[in-house]
Amino acid sequence: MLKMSTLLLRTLRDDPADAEVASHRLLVRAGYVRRIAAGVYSWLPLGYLTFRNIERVVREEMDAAGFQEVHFPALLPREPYEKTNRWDEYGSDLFRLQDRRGNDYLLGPTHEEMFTLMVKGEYSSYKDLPLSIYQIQTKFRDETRPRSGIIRGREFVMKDSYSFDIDDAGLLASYNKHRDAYIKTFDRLGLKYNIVSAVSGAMGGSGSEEFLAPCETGEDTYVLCNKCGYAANVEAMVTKAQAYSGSAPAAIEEFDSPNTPTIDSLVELLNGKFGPGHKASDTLKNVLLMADEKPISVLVPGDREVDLKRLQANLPGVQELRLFEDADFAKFPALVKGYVGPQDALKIGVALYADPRIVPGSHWITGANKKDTHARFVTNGRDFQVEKYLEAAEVRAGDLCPKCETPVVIDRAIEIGHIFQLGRKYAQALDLTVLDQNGKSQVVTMGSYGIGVSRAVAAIAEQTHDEIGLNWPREIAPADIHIVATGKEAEVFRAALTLAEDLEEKGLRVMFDDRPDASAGVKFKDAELIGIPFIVIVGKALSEGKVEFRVRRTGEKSEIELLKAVTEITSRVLNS
RNA sequence: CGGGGCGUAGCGUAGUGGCUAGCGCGCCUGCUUUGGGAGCAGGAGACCGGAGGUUCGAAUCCUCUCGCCCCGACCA
Repeated sequence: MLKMSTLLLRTLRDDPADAEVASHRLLVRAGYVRRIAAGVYSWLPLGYLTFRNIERVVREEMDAAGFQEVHFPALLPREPYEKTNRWDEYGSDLFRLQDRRGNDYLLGPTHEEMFTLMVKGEYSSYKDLPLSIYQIQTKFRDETRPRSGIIRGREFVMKDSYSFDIDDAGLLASYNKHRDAYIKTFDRLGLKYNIVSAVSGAMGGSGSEEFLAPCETGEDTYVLCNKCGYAANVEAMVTKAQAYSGSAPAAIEEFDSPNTPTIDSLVELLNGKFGPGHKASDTLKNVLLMADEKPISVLVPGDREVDLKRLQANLPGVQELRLFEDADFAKFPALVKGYVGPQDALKIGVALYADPRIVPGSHWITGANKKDTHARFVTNGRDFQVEKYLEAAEVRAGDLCPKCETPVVIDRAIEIGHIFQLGRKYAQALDLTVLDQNGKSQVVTMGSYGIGVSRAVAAIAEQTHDEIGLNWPREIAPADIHIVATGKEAEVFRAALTLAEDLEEKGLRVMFDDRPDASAGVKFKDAELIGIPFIVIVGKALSEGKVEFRVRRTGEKSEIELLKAVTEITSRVLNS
């Protein structure tokens, strides 16, 4: 039984000055966590109980799926990370340190290497596969900007699993098993979430999905189709382009367009010159970029920006992508800043990519590669040749769902899980092979799967809190029931204690506010702030042989006969 | 890493060169109070983030530095 008279807990009346998002504010105010450094937090008793409840749910679901729990150190030697090149690739996000002999170590940001090596050390036959193993571990990433309390910390707890299979079919099966286990886990945690297709990105591999918990303060943006349920990370959103249906355009025609370096100024000129009705979306924007120091031109409709993140996700193999700078323009005098068109891309030696909206046969108003000159009727396929169509333009609310063509909405969310068909990258680098049926050596194929355990505390808080405090689902809450004794009479405290003990005997986890000096108001406020799902008040009504029962979530209040209280409360709580 | 903001007691804050740094919450003692963050009285708690400088005098002005928060870039 948690007794508030002795619990290490001090609730705060005011919001902490350094907390902005609700979960952070309330977790601090309700005495669950305290900040130690940027992105580094301590758990007080209530917080740690909550954290462990989440951890327990995750562990139970992983075990139920047949995955085996192992545990690695957080302190790791450099060598394995050297072999996969991540010692360098991870950059300054990696916490590095040296031992007294000057040897390099790191604090694990994720553990693909170690898991791969563990399997390599034990297994060498296809008969040993498939295998899925996991750990619940503290991870360290020296984020440039930790934020939102425990949503993005530099030290955090993650459940990470890895699957090992002999072939792609096996990987897919392991992947789906994890997917199912994740669904069960997040359902049990009481989280609302969407499963969203993501881009595999630098990790390689064929498929990846994110579990996103919608929430205003989330830092991930994704698109959602409310009609068919299609959901995708913004980077993975596929454009639904309408084929060109107009008549064959007239011949290309150049015209003077002084002082029109921007799309807006160009549209204004067009409306003056060729009559009203021209829109930014009739123009073609040529965005010049350096992809690993090779020039590329990306075509998007004039009313859209290039989304660099999205473009990079769709340019596999490109490490560094940046916009043209003046120095780059200097190297390509044929590219006239503000008047670039795709007509001469080939001649100039710039790779020409286009957003799918630049459909074949469509014609555009764009730069003429001459100062103060634009051209119209510039036609895709006739006047320029697109090398490759790429998802490049920003995604907007109202864009069409690629599945059912309904306008999509854009929403924000916290990433609470990510499942990943990794493939053979790590097995290859660390030489994890097994013999197949034919005695032939095969590189193992892997999946990796993560759940942010500490982040889930914040995600649940974000989704469940209200204006007066936290509001946990029962399984996650630090206790099932919060008993408040009001007043000063010994009789009240005695009855409340007896009730608390009886409920505990029935298997309920009980928090008892037995503080002798706190006023009733203080106790009510604290109970609401702390967010245990049921509150029982022993006080005023005791003289009539009654206690009050409150449901935190709904605010619903009822009176219960003291004599029936134990059975009544037990059944209400357990059936909630 | 770019931009913005902020560091004064456990928490929230006032204090634009002049006495012993003020207030609220919380904490301690006593009395009263006790169903919606009680009242009165008394008390403890701060080298004003740190270093250097300007000045007769610095929380306050200057320089450097450290830390924290927010937006963006970044982030299997």
